[in-house]
Formats: sequence, C-alpha cells, structure tokens
Amino acid sequence: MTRTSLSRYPCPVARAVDVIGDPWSLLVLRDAIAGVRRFSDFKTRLGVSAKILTDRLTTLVEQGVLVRQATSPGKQRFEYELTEKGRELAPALIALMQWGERWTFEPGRSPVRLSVRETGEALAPVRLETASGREVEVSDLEMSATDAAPEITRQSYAALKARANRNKDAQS
Amino acid sequence: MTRTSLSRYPCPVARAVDVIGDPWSLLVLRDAIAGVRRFSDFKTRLGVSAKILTDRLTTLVEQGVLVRQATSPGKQRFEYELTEKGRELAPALIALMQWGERWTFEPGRSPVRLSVRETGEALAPVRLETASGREVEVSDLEMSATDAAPEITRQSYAALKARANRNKDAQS
DNA sequence: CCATTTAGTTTCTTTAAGCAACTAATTTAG
DNA sequence: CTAAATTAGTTGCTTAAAGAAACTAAATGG
Repeated sequence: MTRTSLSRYPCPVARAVDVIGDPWSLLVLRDAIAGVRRFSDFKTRLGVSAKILTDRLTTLVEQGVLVRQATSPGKQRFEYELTEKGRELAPALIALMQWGERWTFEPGRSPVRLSVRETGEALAPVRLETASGREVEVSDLEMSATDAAPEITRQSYAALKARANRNKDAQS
Repeated sequence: MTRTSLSRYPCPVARAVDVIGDPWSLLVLRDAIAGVRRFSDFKTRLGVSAKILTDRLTTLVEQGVLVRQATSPGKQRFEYELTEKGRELAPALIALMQWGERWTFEPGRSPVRLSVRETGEALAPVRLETASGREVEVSDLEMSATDAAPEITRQSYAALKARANRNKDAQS
C-alpha cells in the first residue's frame, strides 16, 4: 500500500494531514482535548484495538503533539498530554466538530456540548475573518504561492515522492 | 481490514471524520477550496492515482460535499463543485492549514498565502471564542454530554459497530 | 483526420487495519 | 499476604484498501 508520505510537500495542509490526517488520530485528539490522558481510557472510549491505539499514540508523541509521562517518577503508568503544538490543533478539531453537529445530526440533537468550564458560556462557531474582523466567505478567498516556494510542478512533485520513499527504505 | 465505519457514532467529530477524515479527501477539499474543479487538475496537483481520486470524488459527492456537473448540458466533461455543506468545511481546513504553516515550516517560509481576493487583506488566525467574543484556551474548555444522547458505553459502542458491519454486508 | 486530452476502469502487488489472544508489571480486594 | 483484576501494551493472523501501471472510450485540437 505504501501510503504516500506527505511530510515533504510544500503545502501546510499536506504536512498537517501527514501528522494527524487519519481517522483514529483525529479521534485520539478529540479525546485528548476533552481531557483524556490514559491509554486505557482512550481504548474504551474509542473502542479501538490496543495495536492501533499504540501506533497512533506513538506517532503523535513522535510528532510532538503529545508527550508521554509517567504518572509519578519511576512508575510504569503513563499519561499522554497535549503539547503546545497539540493544543493548537484545537481550532481545527472544534471546527470539524461544529461542522459535524450541523451536518450529521438533526438540529438540536447533538450529543455533546462545548462550553467554558468556569462560566458555562457556549462556544461561538469558528469563523474565517480578516485581521480587521470582517467575515470572509470561501468564494472571497484567494490561495496564492509565496516566493518562499516555487509552484508545485508535476516533476518536482514526483521527485519529492521518490525521495520520501527512498528515505523510508533507508529507515527500515 | 474492514475499516470501521464511524458514521453512526453519537459524536460529531467521528461522523465528520467518517466523511472527510482520510488524507486524500482532505487534500481534495483543500484544492476545491482553492478553486480546483476538474478531474485532471485534481489529479496533477495531487499526484494521486486515478483510482484513488475517483474513489474520493465519488464518496465526497455521495456525502453531499461536492456536486458533479457537466460543464455544459449533454457534455461528457465534468466539474466538481463545493456544495454549501462542503464550503462550511473551510474553517476546519483553513485552521489545519494555519497549524501546518506554524508547526511544519520555518517562520515566514510558508509556500502559500491566504487572502481576500478583492482587497488583498490577509486572513486572521482561526480562533476559539465565546459568543461574546472572548478568546478561549483549550484548558478552559469543557466537553459534556447533552441529554440528546446517552453516555457512550463500551456495550453500546460494540453494538453500533456490529450494526454498522451488518449493514455493510447487506449492501455488498 | 490523426494525436492528444479527459475522465475514468481494470489488473496486480504490497501493506496497513482490525481482531483475537497473550503477557509482564502493578493495584486492589478479601 | 495472596489471588484477582487492571494497566499498558506485544504478537500473530487475515482481509481489504492503497498504490502503480496499463488500458479505454469519448471529446477536442491542430
């Protein structure tokens, strides 16, 4: 299957997807944001096999999204905690959650509520806006290349892919 | 492999992930938001095989995220366009993109720029805030169950899974 | 009207997903 | 203090999805 590694693509979405773009990683992150820390809690909440869970937690730790820490020094019991890098995924995750509430449930039938712990205030829908606070529609958006990177051509793309695969071979 | 179907989980993130939670779907959406419409354009930009691309486009159309339309009536040439449901994924995608810029590139070396077409204004970072506009940290967040759905127990989870698999068998 | 492009399909191989069973430490219960 | 249960995984196996490559039918371009 040789799942294509996207980590060298000159595209921030591709690289983000390479870190957290598979179904279980996203669900692990959802639970981590909800405050879950322990292997066994992730396991029962997700209903996932230990093998898959171990794989995901390990790569998320390798990617610096989570840290694995002993609950007390010298103990064989661990907690997986969000790093700064991990916490900053929250807007993306929450936006996905709000989309799921809107488009995959009947109105008002969402099984979860997001709020601020102290005050109980509800979260506002995540929106796109300019620095000055004006709301932006998708159709108003323009994605352009910066001079930090050349246009992605078919050739350079193929080269990156080949390189990624070679690196992979070298590792194993 | 029997990839677990998450579409019946009583969780908006799980259901969203079930629709767009694989790497290629997310990249297809990125391109769609960037204005790509044609099969061949997706193909060259993504560098993906025709088979995978066909699969993703088909499921995204089935899910109502894209629509497939002939470029002119009766023609065998098609365009894939974002629906309302698809356009509303933009905040999640853009948040992911901004995270990728921040955490997978050197500062200032992002290869893409997002701006408003008419005015050239830059997009602000996507943030979590309350209805009254106060910014919210992940640590302030509380995710609680509503009475629209019972707690997800290990049992009900297993039952949902079994049901999903039975439905799948019935289809094929 | 011949070559190319578009939008795919088919065939084949590799590899990851998922299940089930097992294990070595650590806690908890009686 | 010992037995049972829990925690945090590992190992082995099967199946299905990912990816590469080759092929195709209709439409377009020169």
